[in-house]
Amino acid sequence: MPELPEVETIRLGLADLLPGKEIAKFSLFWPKSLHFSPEEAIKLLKGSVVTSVDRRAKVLFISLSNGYSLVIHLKMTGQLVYRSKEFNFAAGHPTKSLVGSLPDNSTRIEISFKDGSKLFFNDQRKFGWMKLIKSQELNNDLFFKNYGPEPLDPDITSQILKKQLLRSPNRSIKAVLLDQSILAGLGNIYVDESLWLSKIHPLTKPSLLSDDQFKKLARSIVEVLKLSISKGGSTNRNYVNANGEVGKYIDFAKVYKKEGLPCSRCGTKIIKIRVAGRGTHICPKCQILLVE
DNA sequence: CACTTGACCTGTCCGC
DNA sequence: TGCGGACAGGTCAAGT
Repeated sequence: MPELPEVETIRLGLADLLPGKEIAKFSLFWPKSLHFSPEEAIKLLKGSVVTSVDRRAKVLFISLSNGYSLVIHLKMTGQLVYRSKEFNFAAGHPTKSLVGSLPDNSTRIEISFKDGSKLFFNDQRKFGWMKLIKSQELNNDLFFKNYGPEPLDPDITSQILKKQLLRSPNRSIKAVLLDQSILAGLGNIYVDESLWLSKIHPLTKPSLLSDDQFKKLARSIVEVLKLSISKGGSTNRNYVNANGEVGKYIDFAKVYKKEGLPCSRCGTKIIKIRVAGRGTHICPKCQILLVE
């Protein structure tokens, strides 16, 4: 799914569009996508007004005037697409969009607002979910108690990153970076990109990394995430932002999906291997595996 | 206990 | 063209 930059791009879009809007109707096309009682949800949502749109890790939450928040995880193929009343729902979308007329056959939930606009929750693979949580629980951080720090929090120094990563000193660094309880928000694309930028092999054990490498890794993660947010995220297959538009980061990726192409640093061919059960892209020359 | 693998789903791509 | 298998942005529970 969308990783941190994609979820953040969607959040930025929705934060511009939704606050102040009153929910008029809630339609559930695939009940399993709602991890909450449908009857309760309809009762709670009707007439409530959106107050803010926030993100923690890869989780979005739309806060409402009734003291509840809509909490959304897009997993692998989730989309949140907004359409104004002026937009003809059946006409399809202008160019550079992957989304046509809505709802379509991947639409699981549709939220209609009083002003005639709509928010569509699409999810081809049906792994994503939406639920209602009392906003107080989110503010207390109860809901997020098992999540690690936000990588873009300016207070996260390389010392803190080191301490977090050394909680699993013997797993592969890739598996540890993917672990949301260690650091929240990275996924397969940005772990590969960050490790290439910091010249660390994904199978390296955190216990073998030098302080210099932790520093380089900390800087690389921030650089990669910020670049991707500035490009509107990565559209690998079906990710789109809140307006249904694709992201452009994939054109700037150095290793992800670049197998067979030359490394931009040393010219060696990028290869694809398997680490932590995931397709993993590396430069076999730049990223040297440290062993004890 | 720490760590890895399968399951959840649908769609696409690639080789035979 | 058709079919089988591998694979895809994530995260759990169930295995070793």
